[in-house]
Amino acid sequence: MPNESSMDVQRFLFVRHHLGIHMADWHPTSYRTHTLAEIQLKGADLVGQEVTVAGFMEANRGKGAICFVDMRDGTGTSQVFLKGDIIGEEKLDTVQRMTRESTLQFTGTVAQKRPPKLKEGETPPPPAYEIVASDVVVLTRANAPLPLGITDSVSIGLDTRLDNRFLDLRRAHVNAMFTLRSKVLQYGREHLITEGFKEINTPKIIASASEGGTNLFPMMYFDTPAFLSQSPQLYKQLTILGGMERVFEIGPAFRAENHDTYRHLNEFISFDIEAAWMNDDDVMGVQERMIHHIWKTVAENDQEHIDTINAYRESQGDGSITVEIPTVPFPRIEYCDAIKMIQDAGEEITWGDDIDSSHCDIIAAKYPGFHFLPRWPMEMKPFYIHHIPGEVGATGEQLSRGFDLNYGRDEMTSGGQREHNVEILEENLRSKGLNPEEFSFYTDGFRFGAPPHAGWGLGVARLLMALTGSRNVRETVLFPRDRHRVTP
RNA sequence: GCCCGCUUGGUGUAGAGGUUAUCAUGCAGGAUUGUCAUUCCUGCGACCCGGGUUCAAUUCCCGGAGUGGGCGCCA
Repeated sequence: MPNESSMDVQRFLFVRHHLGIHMADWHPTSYRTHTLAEIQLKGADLVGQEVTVAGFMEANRGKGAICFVDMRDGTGTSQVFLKGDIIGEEKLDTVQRMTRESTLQFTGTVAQKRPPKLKEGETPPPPAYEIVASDVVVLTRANAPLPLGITDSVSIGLDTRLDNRFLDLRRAHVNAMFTLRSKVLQYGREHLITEGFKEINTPKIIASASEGGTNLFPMMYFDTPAFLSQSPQLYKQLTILGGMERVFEIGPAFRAENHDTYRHLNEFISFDIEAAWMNDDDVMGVQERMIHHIWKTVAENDQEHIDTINAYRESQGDGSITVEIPTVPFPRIEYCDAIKMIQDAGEEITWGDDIDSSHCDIIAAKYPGFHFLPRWPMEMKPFYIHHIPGEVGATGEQLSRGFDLNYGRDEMTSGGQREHNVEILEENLRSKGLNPEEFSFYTDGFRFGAPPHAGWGLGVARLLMALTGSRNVRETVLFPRDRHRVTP
């Protein structure tokens, strides 16, 4: 049963949500004079004024002489009140028979809603506004039944949701998720630009396997065999060799890996940077400052979206999430220390082994938030990663200037200082079993003066998971591409 | 790719070798109501596919497909 306090919370969230609307200019359009959010936000000034609104019909109540319609558009919700002697019996009947999620356009006058009947001791909610309809236009009628209910209390399987993402997106908490995704990208861009980075775009159709190690999707480029890009890595380095100084790219990467987990997709958006005259420590600094800025700005500006997600989480019995702004600098646990920590926990691991998920749990127990894992063995890192001769680990093996960023058990980032000496680069290629001649488009760029440089690639969806507490990466991607799904 | 689980109305679920297959949500119709998670009444709607065991399979067995979780691989 609902309790009154939860209704107060709803009311509060509703008003909070609309405060955020100040940020955008919602100019009138051919289909509406006002957004539904404006009806609530500016309701006091609009009382008595005629307005036209448009939206999805979330619900209608009342089969008699009056009818209440809950309308929703991209900005918020408002109630429309219909009375037979105002709008006419025919139109009243049309609306009363209308299916959920049909799109309707209402014209009417704004009025203050009658306050709900209060039980003893309850505080009245802030005033809310509605539209007393004088006319209605049915824009489109929705089929019934819906493949999934927008406001239904039953939970819905992820597969059903993704098959019908266009409807799933209409649910408030899903919409909030992708609003936050947009904000995260915006704040990330903002921060990098303040540090002098320029946004670039690199090709996603490439001629040769770029990094090795991962499987690429083959394709035909007219008559030439080609691949979908697994990473912008080599191209963003070429822009640094070209004197671009500091660059970033937010773009897709494709991996033909048969993985099937909560955190992998075969197409994902990678947030990449590359910067001249920096080493691995320098770009770790860029990253932690950027993430700090994102978290801080979300906490300051976007709490209403977090609240929307929490309202849903609570309805599902999940705990609420909070945006905890991470302190800078993030902890750094060098590979050698991580191995020791895992061994001390009683796990079988030797120097040179990869740190797998169960091992990450051990580290995450001590470092639950963001933490860097620098100084991996050179053998485990790609050919383009820089190493300093003589910088060796516990068993005397060469260390690299490559690092990871983890959030809890999950890897967010892979990065490092790059090798800028072409002779070493070609030697690295050969030692990885790759043919330097196939990489001449890349290595040639290093023959005419090359700045030392470093960079990283960050999985945007995984960052969203960390922010929103999602337990599946598919929650944070509009139309995820995994091993079993290519549509919609 | 490996291991484990699951598959029942549109959606999410309960359940049993044999009776009319449970509940919620939804949908349709009706009554009531300036409602606000409205309420009430009536009705509608389902056992993943193929094979096997059995008098009888939606239930048990085998296979397939789909799906969820864990792992590997990676970001």
